[in-house]
Amino acid sequence: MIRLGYPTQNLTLGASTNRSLRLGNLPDAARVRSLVRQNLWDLCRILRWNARRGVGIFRLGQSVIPFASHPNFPYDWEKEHAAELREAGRLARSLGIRLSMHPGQYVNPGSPRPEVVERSLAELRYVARLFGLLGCEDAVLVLHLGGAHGDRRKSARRFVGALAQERGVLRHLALENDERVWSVPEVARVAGELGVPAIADTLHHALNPGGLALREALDLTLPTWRGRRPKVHLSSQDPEKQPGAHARLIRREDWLGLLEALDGREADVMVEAKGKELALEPLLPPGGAPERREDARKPAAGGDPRPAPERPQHRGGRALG
DNA sequence: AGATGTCAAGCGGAT
DNA sequence: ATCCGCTTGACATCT
Repeated sequence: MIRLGYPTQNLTLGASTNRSLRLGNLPDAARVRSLVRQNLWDLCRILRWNARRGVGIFRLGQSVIPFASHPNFPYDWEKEHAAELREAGRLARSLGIRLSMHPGQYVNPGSPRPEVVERSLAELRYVARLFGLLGCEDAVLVLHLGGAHGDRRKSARRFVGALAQERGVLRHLALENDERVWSVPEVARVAGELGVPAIADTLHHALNPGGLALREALDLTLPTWRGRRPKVHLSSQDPEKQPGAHARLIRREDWLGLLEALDGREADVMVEAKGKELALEPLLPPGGAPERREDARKPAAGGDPRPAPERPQHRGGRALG
C-alpha cells in the first residue's frame, strides 16, 4: 500500500504549521506562545482533514516552534507546550498519520566551521525533542548532507562524526539525496554508516542520478528502512523555472514512473508541490479515506466544516481565513 | 491600500 | 569577487 502526504500547510483550509516571526520580535514571549499555539491548532485541523481524505503522512513546518533552537528563545518551550504537543501527537497517532520534518539549507552538520555544526546540532535536537514530546515514535527527520566543501570524503566523515553520538536525533533521522552534490548511492552509504535509513527524491535523482535508474535507487534505499515503512519524495519540475524548482502539481508520468519503479513495494510518498494537498487529489484512490473511523464524531454535515471545538485563547490572535 | 525588499543561519554554482 | 536561489512568512518601508 502506498500512503501519500504533503508538507507544512493546507491551502484548502488556509491552515499553516509554519507561522514565524522576525528575530527582533523574539523577546515578545506572549507573541511567540500565540504563534506556537496557532501552528499546533492548525496542525490538528490539518490532521483531521487528512484523515477524512485518506492522507496518511504530513510534514510539519520547520517553524512549528519558531527559533526554538535559538539561544535567545524567550521561554522553556518544552515545558510550556508539553501538554499541547502531547495532545497533537495523540491525535496524529489515533488517526494513523505519520509526521515528519525537514530542516532547511542552514543545517549542515558536515560543515568545516564548528559554529555551523553547533547550530545545526541545536536545530536537529529541537526536532528530536519535539517528536519526543509529540510521542510519535515513527516520525522522520529528513536531512540533506549539505556541502561538499571541496572534499567529499572529508565532508561525509565530518557529517558522520558530528551525528554519531546524537542518539535522540538518530532515532528519527533519514538522509535524502539532493539535486547537485550528493546522489542516492552516496547518501545510502553515509546513511549506512550512521545506521539510519535513506530517502530517494525523484526530482533530485533525475538531476543527479549517480549512475542509477530510479528503480535501482529504490532498490538501494527501500531496504535501509529495515521493516519500518520506507519513505520516498515525489515532485515534478516546474517547466518555467530553473532545474530543481518544484512544480505546482505532479506530472502524471512522474507519478506513473514512480509506481512502476516501486513495482508493488510499500512506501510513504511525500509529495513536494507548490499546490500542496491539491497535488495529491489526482493520485489518491477515488472516494478519499478508506476505513478510518476514528474521525466519526465529526459533524458530517454537507457544506461548511467550521472548526467546532474551542479555539485557543491567545492575545493578538486573528481570524483564520 | 498595496507593493517591495529584507530578514538568523550555508552552501554550490553562475556571472 | 559578488550574487543568486533554495521554503515561506513576517514586517518595515516605500509608493
